[in-house]
Amino acid sequence: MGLGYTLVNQRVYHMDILQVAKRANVSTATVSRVINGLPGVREKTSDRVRRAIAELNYVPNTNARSLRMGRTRLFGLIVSDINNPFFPELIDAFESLAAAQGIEVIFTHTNYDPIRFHNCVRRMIERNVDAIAVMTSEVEEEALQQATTAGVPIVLMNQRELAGKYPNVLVDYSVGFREALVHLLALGHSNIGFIAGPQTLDSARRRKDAFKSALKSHGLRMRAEWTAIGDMKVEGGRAAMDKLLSCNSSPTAVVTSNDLMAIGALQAAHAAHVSVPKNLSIIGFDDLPVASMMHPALSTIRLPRNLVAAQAFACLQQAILGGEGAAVEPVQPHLVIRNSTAPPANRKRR
Amino acid sequence: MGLGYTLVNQRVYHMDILQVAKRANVSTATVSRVINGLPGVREKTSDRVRRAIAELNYVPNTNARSLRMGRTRLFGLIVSDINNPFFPELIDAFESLAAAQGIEVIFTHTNYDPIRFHNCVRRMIERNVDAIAVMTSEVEEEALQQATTAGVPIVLMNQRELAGKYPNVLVDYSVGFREALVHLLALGHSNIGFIAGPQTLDSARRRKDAFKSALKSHGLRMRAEWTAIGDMKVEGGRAAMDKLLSCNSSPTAVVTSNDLMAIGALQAAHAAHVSVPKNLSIIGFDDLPVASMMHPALSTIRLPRNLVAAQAFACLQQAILGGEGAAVEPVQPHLVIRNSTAPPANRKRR
DNA sequence: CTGAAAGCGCTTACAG
DNA sequence: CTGAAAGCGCTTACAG
Repeated sequence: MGLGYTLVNQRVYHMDILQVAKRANVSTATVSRVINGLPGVREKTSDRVRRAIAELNYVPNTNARSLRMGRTRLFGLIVSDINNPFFPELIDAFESLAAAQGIEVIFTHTNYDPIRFHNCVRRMIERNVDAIAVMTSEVEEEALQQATTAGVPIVLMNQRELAGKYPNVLVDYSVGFREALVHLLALGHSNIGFIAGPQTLDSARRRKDAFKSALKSHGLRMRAEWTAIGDMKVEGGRAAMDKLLSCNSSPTAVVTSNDLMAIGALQAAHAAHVSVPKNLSIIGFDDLPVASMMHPALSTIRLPRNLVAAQAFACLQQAILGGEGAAVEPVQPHLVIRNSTAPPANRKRR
Repeated sequence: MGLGYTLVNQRVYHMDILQVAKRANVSTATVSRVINGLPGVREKTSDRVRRAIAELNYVPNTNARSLRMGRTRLFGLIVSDINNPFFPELIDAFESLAAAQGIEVIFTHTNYDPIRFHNCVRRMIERNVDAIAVMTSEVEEEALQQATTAGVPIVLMNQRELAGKYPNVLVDYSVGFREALVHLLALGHSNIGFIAGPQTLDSARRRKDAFKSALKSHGLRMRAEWTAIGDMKVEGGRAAMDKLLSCNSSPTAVVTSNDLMAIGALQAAHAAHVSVPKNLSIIGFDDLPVASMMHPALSTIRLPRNLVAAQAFACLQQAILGGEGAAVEPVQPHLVIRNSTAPPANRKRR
């Protein structure tokens, strides 16, 4: 026996709600009611419909439904870079929340490219998503405006400058960096360095400010020779740490703006035969999955990405129901202590 | 001035192809032709239409188009676990290829759960995806059958047993493991261990077989005391390495079935004060992004996930056009040499 | 409790 | 080169 169809793209058999209706001897309206669990269908009738659906292996056509209802149950999720290990956990959490509500997620990434960002937003509008979560580090306001014009609710991540205009899952850095400082002080460190990110980036600036405030509240201050700037990647962390190590009285502990730079710092220490944590303590930020795989396992300030996802999702849900986007609680990172921090060695102290 | 709308969910203004047609003084058919770049529209007319589109900020409704055309330009992508660092690069590559063709990707993950797998497939069928890439380690044949019944082309990853029934991006492990062995032999190793994955997993079994064949082709054989089995995660790699280290004549080099276990092996070596690569060489498999972050940077057999994605995507494209799924070239991993391999130390050799 | 019919916003033969 | 009209597969007032 052959396959029964040789013509390409030819629909041999077409299953739709009408076929089901015929088989169950009812109208399409009734089939629709049964599918959607609407009340007011006699038990016996709905049984018959369900049987017909099962026998015919019928699956509703979501396009038709969406067209009719004006809602797609589709959310857009835009991230900057899926290869950045910051994002998978966020995507995971968001997708799981959506799936639990029967909502599908269209996923795109901008690769930090403003043009791609515009495209992403436009593609999502064309697909009639019900809402968009923009979980990128940078944002194009014009593109957001497009979504708003099209009536698509949006939520942003940590875009302080736009907090007035768009709902926004903000991160409150103060507690996390304070915890990191307290931990180091308790261990006996007083020479504490900081590896910052590019100060053109709002989030990098805010992390540095948070650490500065923490120092200040303990009567300490940031010292230029113990501060370095990196590119938020491994390589930049390594270079920054090299700089701090070459200082004539180098710090005994270093806090970094993210884990990738902490990993770079770790590599620089290894290369310079500075033992971590014996001769140098390091604290990262983010708590990427890699953090616990490093040797030594990295102490770090955990930014709870599942919470970010949950806030974003809840915010969008409410925007769809209630019109205006809801206010959202800022997310608070906390210190996770592992093995990259220890009391300072008894050596060259000032 | 107020916002102009206070009623929730009330469409103040509805933009569709008819509005554009009116504004440009043409029929909807002509607007459609212009949008889709169809020939046979006078320059002057299409200019007018384009202007109207721009002025009205019109965006076509993809649901309506899909319903009419019977194609959604939507692909499904199912992976097992986005938190597994194996996947981001694969997802990235797949999504980029799709975006270049104006195809959107709906993304779901099964979390290794057969029930969720069924759900994922069903959700994609309901969304009328044009094709599905099933990039999971395990697969439910019944669910695949559903897709086939619904006329949705599918491609699988490395499911050798189903290679006859479904198009399949296979991995040919032989070359990679042979390269790893040759590298270690050239360094002077002869006591070479292997950390395998659970032998219930087809891919784990095949990796072990590939290494065994490599040994055999060099007149060597696998020795039980130098072979351990782990769970494909960091923890399992650590336990397996502990076992190998406690052997009375432990191997001077170890090849593992994946990078996560190699990282575990590295941790075990650190804990036992065995220096890598000085006293122990380690080679992983996969080349995850973490591999190069480790200290020492991990030598590993790279499985090119961008190629897997490309093959899968091409296969689906062809299935949509040409009916039957196309044959696909197996993907070949290759050795990447970093710093976790070195000549064996001059000590207890047999 | 059930059905006939309109309409969601497109595309595409068909006619001119 | 352009338009009138049918139809994709649903849902939902409306009527009975």
